[in-house]
Amino acid sequence: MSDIGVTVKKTEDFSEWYTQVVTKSELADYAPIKGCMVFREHSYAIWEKIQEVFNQKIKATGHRNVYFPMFIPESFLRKEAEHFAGFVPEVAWVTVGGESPLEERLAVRPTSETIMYAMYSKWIRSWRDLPLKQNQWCNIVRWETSATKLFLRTREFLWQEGHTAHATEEEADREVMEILGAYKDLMENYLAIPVLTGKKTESEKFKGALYTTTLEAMMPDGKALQMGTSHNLGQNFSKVFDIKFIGEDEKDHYVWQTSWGITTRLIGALVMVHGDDKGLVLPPNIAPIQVVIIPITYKDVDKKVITKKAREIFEELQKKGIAITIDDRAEYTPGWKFNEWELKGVPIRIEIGPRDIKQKQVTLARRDTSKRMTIKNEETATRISEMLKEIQTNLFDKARKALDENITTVKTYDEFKETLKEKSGFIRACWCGNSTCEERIKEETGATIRLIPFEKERTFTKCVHCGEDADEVVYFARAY
RNA sequence: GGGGCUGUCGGCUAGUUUGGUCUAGGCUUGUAGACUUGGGCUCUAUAGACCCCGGUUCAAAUCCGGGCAGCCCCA
Repeated sequence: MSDIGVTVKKTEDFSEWYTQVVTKSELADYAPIKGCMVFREHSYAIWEKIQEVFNQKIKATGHRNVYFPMFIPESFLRKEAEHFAGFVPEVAWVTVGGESPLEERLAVRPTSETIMYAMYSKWIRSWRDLPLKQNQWCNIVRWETSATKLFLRTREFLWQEGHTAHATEEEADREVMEILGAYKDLMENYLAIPVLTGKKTESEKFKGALYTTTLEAMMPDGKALQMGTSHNLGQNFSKVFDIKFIGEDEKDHYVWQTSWGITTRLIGALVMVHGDDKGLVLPPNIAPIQVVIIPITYKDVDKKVITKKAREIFEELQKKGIAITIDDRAEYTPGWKFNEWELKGVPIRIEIGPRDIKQKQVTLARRDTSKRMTIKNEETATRISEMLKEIQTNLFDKARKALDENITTVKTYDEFKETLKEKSGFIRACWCGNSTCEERIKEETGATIRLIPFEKERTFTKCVHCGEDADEVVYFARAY
């Protein structure tokens, strides 16, 4: 075999496998700037699909899209002290414009709270202006120093950041959870990636927030991946940005705020969770192309018959809303095309050749199971619709099973370390609630507390590290 | 952030140890044509590279310094 396809097995060299799948399937490539990447057509199409799904969800709940500047004056960023301290190590600064040094340097946005809230203070006057529910799709810069990993760790990436302002704390709480639910639906029912949800610890929360909620997925190498976060910012920002409103009680109040985001790292998760030794495997609900038709024509046969049939099927499926394409390139053999579309992760392939014409059938190949089968002409459309659903379910079920198998409950610190060494994954353990213990565990094992479940679970031992009384059952993992 | 490794046609690589044989070889790919087409066909022609800057030397892909970029391990 040539080097066109993926040359390592997912189970043998996961890291190399990931890089090869991402580059060879033409999702992305390294840009000639350290830490930066190019989102090529294939990955951008997936991102657009994510945008489409999520936009629909948030618009239905009254959010509207906006766009704010990517430059943030340093003084704005400094207003909320914890927020500034949290982000400053990774901020890229603009200090010169043309030939002249700037009087105040500008941060290239690492997140937009401060620039947006400076405006909120101007726009929000009364309780009638609330809730304010905005979202923006944009790029973000965080000056990472450790190694680049396409989609997962790059200095610039794409995301959506939602920002809302509410009259009461309860309303902000509800917003945080409503968005978390929307994220979970996107991840599980579209990306087919099961997630655990919960709260972040004090040290892992968004800097400047009251609390952070998170969705965490498990990758096949046993490392956790944070898929999205939704924060209740309390009144931390409204107090420093002076975002006040006159309430129904005719008194001044500071607003309660939330912010939340998902990024293009979701695409990295998609690759890792579903991909196989042949390349990408895309869940039908997020695949930019769901079905590809490959006509197989021989010199001696009537191409017209095959082309006509391909065309008919194309139109029939397109009418049903299925994203479909015909690969009628003459310069490649069918075998070549099979491999290429598999590398790119298209869920279903339809082959139409002389044999199929003769027997009034088409040949189908499923990407997720590699199974090939023939179906009668008249059943094609129905069967394909069904199969897309089956593939979606199958991928989720497989991922769900992998997640379940990767949660280990441990009672002792030795077991904890042993599990990390053997299989990693999520480790369910009891914790005293003390951040010193959390920090020590991180230093000693590299594992962090990924989340505290929303529904408090019954503790079953003392704290796994210090042996004091346990406060919570939490989920640890090494993370990307 | 610390340590290690790497950089040669679009991709994979030979050559680097021991400077000269390199006017840089192969496979793959691109282009043109022919032939073929149910799992990465075949043939012909053609295109295409020593990461960048500097140094050592009669001579640098090869040695040295710096930069840029990537990979791995650790934090």
